[in-house]
Amino acid sequence: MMEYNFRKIEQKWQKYWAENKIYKVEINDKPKFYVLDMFPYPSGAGLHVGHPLGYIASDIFSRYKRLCGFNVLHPMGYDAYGLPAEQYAIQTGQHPAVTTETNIKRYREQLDKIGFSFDWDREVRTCDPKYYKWTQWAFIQMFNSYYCNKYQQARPISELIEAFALHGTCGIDAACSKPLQFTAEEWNLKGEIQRQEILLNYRMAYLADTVVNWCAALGTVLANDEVSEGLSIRGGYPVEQKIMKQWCLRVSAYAQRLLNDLDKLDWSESLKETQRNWIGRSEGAEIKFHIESINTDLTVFTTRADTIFGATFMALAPENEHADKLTTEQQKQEVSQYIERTKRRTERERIADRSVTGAFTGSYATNPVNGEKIPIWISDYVLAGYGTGIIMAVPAHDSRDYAFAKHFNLPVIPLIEGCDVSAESFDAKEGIMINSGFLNGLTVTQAIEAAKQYIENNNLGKRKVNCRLRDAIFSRQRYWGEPFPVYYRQGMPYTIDEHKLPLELPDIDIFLPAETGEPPLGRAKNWQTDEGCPLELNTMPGFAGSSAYYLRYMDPHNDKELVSAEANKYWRNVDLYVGGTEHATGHLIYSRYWNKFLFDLGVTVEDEPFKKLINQGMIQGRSNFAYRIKGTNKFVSAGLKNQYDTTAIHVDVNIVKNDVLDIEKFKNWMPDFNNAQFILEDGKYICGYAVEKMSKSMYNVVNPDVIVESFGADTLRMYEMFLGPVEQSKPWDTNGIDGVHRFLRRFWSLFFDSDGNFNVSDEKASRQELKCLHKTIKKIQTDIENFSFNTSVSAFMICVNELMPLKCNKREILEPLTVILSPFAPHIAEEIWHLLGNQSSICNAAFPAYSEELLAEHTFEYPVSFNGKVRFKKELPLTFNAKQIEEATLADPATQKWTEGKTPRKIIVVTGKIINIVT
RNA sequence: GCCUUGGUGGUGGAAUUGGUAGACACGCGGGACUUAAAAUCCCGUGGGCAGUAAUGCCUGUGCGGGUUCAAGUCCCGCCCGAGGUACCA
Repeated sequence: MMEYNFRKIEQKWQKYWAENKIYKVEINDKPKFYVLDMFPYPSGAGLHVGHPLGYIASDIFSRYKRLCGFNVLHPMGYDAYGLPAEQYAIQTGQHPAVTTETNIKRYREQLDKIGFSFDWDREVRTCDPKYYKWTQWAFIQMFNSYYCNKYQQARPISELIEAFALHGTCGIDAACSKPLQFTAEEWNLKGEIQRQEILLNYRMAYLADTVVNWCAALGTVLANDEVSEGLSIRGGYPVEQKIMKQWCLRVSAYAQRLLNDLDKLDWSESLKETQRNWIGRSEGAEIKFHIESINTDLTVFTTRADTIFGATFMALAPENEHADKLTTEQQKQEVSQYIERTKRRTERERIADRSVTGAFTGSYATNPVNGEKIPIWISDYVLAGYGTGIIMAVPAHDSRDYAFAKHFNLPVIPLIEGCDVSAESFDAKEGIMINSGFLNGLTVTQAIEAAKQYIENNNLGKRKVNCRLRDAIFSRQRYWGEPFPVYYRQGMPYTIDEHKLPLELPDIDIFLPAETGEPPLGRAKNWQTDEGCPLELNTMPGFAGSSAYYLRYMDPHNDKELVSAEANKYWRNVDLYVGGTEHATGHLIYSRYWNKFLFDLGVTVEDEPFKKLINQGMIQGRSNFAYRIKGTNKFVSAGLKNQYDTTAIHVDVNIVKNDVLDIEKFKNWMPDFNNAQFILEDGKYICGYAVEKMSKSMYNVVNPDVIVESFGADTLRMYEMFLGPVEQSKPWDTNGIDGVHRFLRRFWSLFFDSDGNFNVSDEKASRQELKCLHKTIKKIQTDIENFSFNTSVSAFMICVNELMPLKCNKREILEPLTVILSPFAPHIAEEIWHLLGNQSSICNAAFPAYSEELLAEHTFEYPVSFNGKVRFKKELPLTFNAKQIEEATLADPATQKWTEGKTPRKIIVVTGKIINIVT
């Protein structure tokens, strides 16, 4: 019997694929299909067995689509800029470019062993100047654009300049940082610097003083999605709020479109919901409250305009610019102390300690609907960055206002009939209004509308939609990132000439910030334009390079354009995107924004980048434990550990099989255990286990290379799919892998006779064999399309289990079977495909069609007995539904016999058994 | 708190979307081959009861109700887990 020599087979075909560029794609007249994986950041640790999960799934899908006649674009590249390489550089002095290169090489080796169908000629690296030229180019386009709210579109800033010269801000409805008003005369009188300053207020990419998340440990600012609960996502260092001059992208201008277009995407509901929450649209109103003492209006934002009669105080964020002038002489000390105190607190402390604090300014505001005077307070529960940074507080119907009012003894006025506010606020938006003047008697929903109407009619404010989504902070005080194509003249930023791109990242040898406190680029020599203007010292953040990489794959070698119109028109956008859910509020928002911006410019033909998205689950580690009896070097098997006082010790999972410890290997594993003793059960040492994160320190890392070495890439691929649904997170457990490996060996053996000769006959297949094949084709096809790969693998196993006893070696059956297996196990399929006498690669084969007729066909014998349940003499069809049976049985008068005089209305039959007869 | 998901044997997981619950695989038990082991192959395997037996019966998808000839699946009310998110006014 010829052995299934997977090592030889896999090496052979991987070489063949690479040498003949089998997976190279070009534009042709076939329909296109674009399958994309989120490209990896090549970390120093290499790939563990969890990383390729998504790549395997997308590879199966790509190969399948190719068999179905699509021209499939399936590229891969590297997200090569990033913090870890730079941190490593700071510690070792090793240039990040060097470590990145090494890591990429290692990644590539590991990936190549798994047999992917990537077109490596299209590889991109974000740190490659030929690539980041287009990241910089896009930035320049953003700098030179503004967002027109009227057309809901980005437009050239030159339009705005023209308009200013003709009409000033009159008639302009543009997204901006701060509303401005000036006339054409005023504009025309302004100097260059003033004009540039004004334009920054409108540019899509702009420089501004903003409150940023400053991470001192990393020495850089972070975007909102890079921070969680006051700590940096990378490293978990504390983050504080600070005002700094930073480059920002006006992502918020696109909030509404980003929200609306979610509806047309084929993404999971939970992911769309996460994005909706992140965008955080809320409809409400801005209402002006007059402050007599300083003769100004303060504007608050509220979604509950209906509760305005219950506003018993007003509160400002401590950072609010009006805080100072509102504070009376007597209150000055208290207020400034309070503001100082909140300033010192980090974001994290604020989250940890939510006790009610605040200070009274001494001033009063006038409630515009009833003329009441209400005190103005300052409190850190009001956020500077949301709404106007000022709220009208309605303690009766907002729990935070309620807590504040109770603490400082401020009045609580209930506004909804029958609600009890003695112990807590009534936050629900239901009930009938009371104590509310003209709103009395209305329901809350009606009152919200009526109040907004009233406010607008009386010029007390206006309707307003607010979003939580803020502009993206785009500067990083780091070295290992894209340089900004920006220089400064008289302190104002200008972009360099597009034709001079890329602006290459200069070499430096120390990667710490410069002594002057400037970012690392401050150390670069001659970091200036030819005219001697200083260049920007910040670099771009990680998401810059990953925001449009899917476009670059369409036309990766084009040095004239990001992507040619021809390539873009053909490939359009990504049909299937596979990646982790951790990018929900980062990359997946920025990419959508970036794409929409390029769409507005006419660079892309589709306004959404990723049509369908699959989030693959994480593969966790499955750790094993040995139990050492305290104070000894004696280990007790898991089943007996309760009889002793033990400590659990992580054991390397690679020396454990089916939770049975290999004692010899264990003794050699670490010097400490050389003379360890063991208390066994049934002659074995059984380990305990737990599901944890896959990490070196838990000794539960399984390396794909090791699996490929001992079982082969095809087994690895199929086993990863067999483990469970792709979307689901699950622990890796090497134990079950034998089953899949056994399947491949059985499949292999179908093609060989007992003497080990390749033996496939051209005989006609039997009906049974054909049924088995067609059933499998149908199942595999629907499963792949539903991304249900675990059940696909089962279907193959069932098929082989059925064919084995029949000793089926017929080409008519086995050849199509090989084709449908090829997306899953491409190496073995390719080998057999060639053994069958085919010349070109199996990926050029066609996915076989199944015959619905063959599967639907069924023959009946009438029941032999009936007493509640009926059995049929003969085997019934493989699949049919109740409806088919109902029709079939009723069509024959013989069926009426068994119901003793009554005519059956409905006969329900399930896979050969009558379940019920309704008369 | 809110949003999104899940809850099925010893384990990973199936179930044509309302139709024999537990496919397939692991593990376990038994057997064949072998001097032996590995590999391979065959049989059994949710729980319980009855029977020499083929087999039959009861019970069973987190808990409690409901709709239906029929519920893991639909409806109402709970419990638990996972993920996201939050002084967002």
